[in-house]
Amino acid sequence: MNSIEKKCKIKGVRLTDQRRVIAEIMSNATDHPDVDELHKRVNKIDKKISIATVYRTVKLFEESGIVEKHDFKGGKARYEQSPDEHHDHLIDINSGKIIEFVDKDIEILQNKVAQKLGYKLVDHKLELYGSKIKK
Amino acid sequence: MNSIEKKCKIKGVRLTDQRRVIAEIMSNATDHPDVDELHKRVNKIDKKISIATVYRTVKLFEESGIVEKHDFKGGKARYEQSPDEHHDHLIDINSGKIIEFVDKDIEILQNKVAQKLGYKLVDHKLELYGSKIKK
DNA sequence: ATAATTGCAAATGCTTTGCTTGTGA
DNA sequence: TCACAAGCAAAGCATTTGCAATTAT
Repeated sequence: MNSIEKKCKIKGVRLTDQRRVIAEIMSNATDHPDVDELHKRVNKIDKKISIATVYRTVKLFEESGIVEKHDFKGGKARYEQSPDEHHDHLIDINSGKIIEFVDKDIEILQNKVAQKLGYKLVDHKLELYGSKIKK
Repeated sequence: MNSIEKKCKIKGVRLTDQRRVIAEIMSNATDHPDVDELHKRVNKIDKKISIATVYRTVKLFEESGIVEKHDFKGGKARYEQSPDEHHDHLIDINSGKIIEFVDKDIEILQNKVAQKLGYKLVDHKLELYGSKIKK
């Protein structure tokens, strides 16, 4: 059983054949696919799963905290399994490649800024856009 | 003449009656209105300006670097006049209120992160979502 | 059994665009 | 003058939803 399926069990999310396939694909993904891409991958296992179901499932997983949705530049939402440890993203503006990174110092500063403004930080989005430095 | 009109002159962006009205509204806005909201405000001055023109103008201004587009949570793009000094945003998750802030230390760290990953930082997006701390 | 889920197609909401008429420099 | 802009309605895209049929527990 894949990791997302396990989380579904824990969270009490009902599993269906379709959801199991989507969970499998997303558990194994090492990138940040959009719904179209997920649908394509899912269809390699089961041709009958509709894109509406992928949309519904991905939303369900997100609302259950099982996957994370990202709205990077480009219009379509992209998904990844919720990581154990939070990370942010650097997007290569030339290739579109996404690199994950963690920076505790930035996180600390974000909290400080929020606090200074009289707010409790609930969530944040940090995206860096860059171009590769050639050596 | 309002500040956006001035920038248009400098950048060689042709001015029309409609663009002048939109420039006026955006120059005076202290918030981050979406296209619908801009259209409403614009229509108070000139009822005949279509929403298509607002979309086209806002896009033109953005491409000219005169205004900035933000894709905060909520689906619709929101705009503000490009500030002299860059700032990021904290969004009150309860009221939707947007607070602007500047944090040079975070900016420095962002550059460092990018550099460490072999990238030159070209752009970034930092949004904090928080709830007000009651005293 | 029966409440939830699926597939399909139609509907949605934001944004863009083709086309004809109008207009700024 | 004449390339460019505006208005309108239609088209586009990503995403959501109503409904009838199917399925999980």
